[in-house]
Amino acid sequence: MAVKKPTIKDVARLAGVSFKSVSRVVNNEAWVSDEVRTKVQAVIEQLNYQPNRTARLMRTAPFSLAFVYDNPNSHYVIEMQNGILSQCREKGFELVIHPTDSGSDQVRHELTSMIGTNLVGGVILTPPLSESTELVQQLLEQQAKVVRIVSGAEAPDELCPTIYVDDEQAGQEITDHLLAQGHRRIAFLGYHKDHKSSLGRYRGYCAALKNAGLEVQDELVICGNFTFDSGVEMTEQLLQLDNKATALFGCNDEIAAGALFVARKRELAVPQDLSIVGFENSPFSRQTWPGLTTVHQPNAEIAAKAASMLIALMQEPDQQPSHYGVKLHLVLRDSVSSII
Amino acid sequence: MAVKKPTIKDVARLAGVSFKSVSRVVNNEAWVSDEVRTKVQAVIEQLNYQPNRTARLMRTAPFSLAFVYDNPNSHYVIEMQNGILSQCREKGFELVIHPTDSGSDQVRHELTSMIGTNLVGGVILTPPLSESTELVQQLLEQQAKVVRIVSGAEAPDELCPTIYVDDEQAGQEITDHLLAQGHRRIAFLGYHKDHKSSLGRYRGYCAALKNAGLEVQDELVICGNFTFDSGVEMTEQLLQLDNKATALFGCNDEIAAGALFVARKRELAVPQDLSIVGFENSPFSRQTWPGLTTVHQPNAEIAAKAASMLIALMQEPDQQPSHYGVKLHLVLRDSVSSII
DNA sequence: AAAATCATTGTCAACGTTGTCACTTTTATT
DNA sequence: AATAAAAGTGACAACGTTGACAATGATTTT
Repeated sequence: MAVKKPTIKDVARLAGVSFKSVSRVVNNEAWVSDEVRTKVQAVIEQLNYQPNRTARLMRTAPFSLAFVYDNPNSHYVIEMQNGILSQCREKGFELVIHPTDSGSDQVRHELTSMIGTNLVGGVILTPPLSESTELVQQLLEQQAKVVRIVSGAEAPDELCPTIYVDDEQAGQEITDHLLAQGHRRIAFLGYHKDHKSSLGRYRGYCAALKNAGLEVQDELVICGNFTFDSGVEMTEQLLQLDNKATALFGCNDEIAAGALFVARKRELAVPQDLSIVGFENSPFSRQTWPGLTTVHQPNAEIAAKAASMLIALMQEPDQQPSHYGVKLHLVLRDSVSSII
Repeated sequence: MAVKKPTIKDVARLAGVSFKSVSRVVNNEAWVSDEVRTKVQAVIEQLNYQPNRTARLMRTAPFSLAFVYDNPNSHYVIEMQNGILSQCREKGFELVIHPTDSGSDQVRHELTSMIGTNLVGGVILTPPLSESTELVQQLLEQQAKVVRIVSGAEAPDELCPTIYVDDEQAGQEITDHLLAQGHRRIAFLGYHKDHKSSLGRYRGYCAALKNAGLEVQDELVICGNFTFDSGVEMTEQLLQLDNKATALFGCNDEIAAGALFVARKRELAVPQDLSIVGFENSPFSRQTWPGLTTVHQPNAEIAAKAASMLIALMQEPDQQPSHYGVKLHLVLRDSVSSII
């Protein structure tokens, strides 16, 4: 018990070779005779030797990456994490997770510290952090590898590889769907001026209305956050209106869940009395009754793509930033009724 | 651009002192004159020097811990993670996350590799991994610090600090609640012989029935997993019975969510036609209508406690294992009706 | 005034690995 | 058979930090 971990030198001693030869075997380098190789491998087996990755780090590039996010409670995080982890596992990387409060000034410090400190070699940034050109630049200056995920029809600049998600197009599509079902008074819940995804979806909403020859009604656009509680609040507010909306576009599924909750509480039938759509295709949207019509946001795939880009970058540092656009698609379920 | 990161020696050179003095300042050691201290601090500021934690690791104990879990999709993970992170942040530790498939033989290898490799100094184990005495022992032999979270009325042994959660008592309490409302045919959904939490809750269920002078009806105990889909399936199965149950105890909230879904789909009113209770008090249970009566499982607190125990152990290795029991409490909402 | 103590600073050897380069042995080429 | 190239091996210096201990100078005690 409390045995000291064997080092490369212990192996060398037992195998009767120099510790450099052991290093060669461990790293599968050329110029090792079969004789030495098998002998060393036997001793490694025997001692259950495992190279100290920390010590290795002193000579090689980091093998960990950080996932930085700002909305610690959402299911989004789980899906992203799983996507990233799938790649990490495959490529032998480790994942360090790092929630932040993007409001605080500390973020910058924490991040640069993870990098400056050689703990992780790269970072995956999600909104809203990913939107700060300044932060990205600062990280790049520290020689961090960065991949960011943003909302938009294309990458905002050439700073680093970027995955952009076209919220606008999807927002338009789902609004079109409501319009096609005959809805004319469609509310938009979860407008938030500082939230790029929200804005994108809102722009899509506006575009769809405009194409249909309708005007955006200010009273139907309600500000709030991407949370259940905010969804509840906004729906209550919406239901105050004299001229009721027939359909409601929740900026994400949590907001839609809040809307569903209020509807149920007030004994409004969904979708007969009120149609509801969400955005994200979170597990929730499928587990409620009626199932929520929503937009599928393939978080795990996005995250896996980001991770694989980042790992490639860490292994092959001189790549040009290559971007990747994600198109989103509707998922039709049962929370929308057609009105003639 | 592509500036090399400043090292302790760069600071020393600029400050005109030995690099050891810089080390002293950085680590807040005694025996440093104010003069040197301020001078060094100025240079540190100027160069934006940050000690290379990786290099530090060669001389000091690891400052990262691993969270190991087996159910990557559940909300449980998020809550646990947040709890752990709250402590990590406070104490300056990093969190590496490590989902596993406890079925596979790889787990052991992956874990011992994280430890043997000096990457993390400690591990938080959750069920079912935490139940393997063999695994715990193996990790301890590698000089890992381990804290485990298990289901039970007390710690199973003295191997390592343990947090035990009394599922049985809570299972009994919530069944008592159903009995008190007049229910006599109460189904138990999610029995799983290999799942300690499930078994604990089941034992509580049985105890409550027995105390009330009732027998456990085999047809009312349905096997399945802790997932929504399984909940749906089990509920469908339950509803086949001629002699209907009036109440349903879902072994966790996801199962209960599945039950709610089926009820809604079949236009059974909850709670009038069927009372449903869950277990865990996940966000979902509060966001559905009617709100789900359930047992509050304070995952974030449990995780924070585990993390703080683990960190203490890593910093002060010679502690005796100290255990910590968690009592669970009912959360009454609106998914249970009383029948006379 | 010498000795002893205290406060401050520096030197150097770890830590466990990989990279560089020099050396020896074998094999291929002339 | 002599020479050149290739294959295999090892010595030693990094990497950036901390810890042990020695050296210095200032202050106090005898």
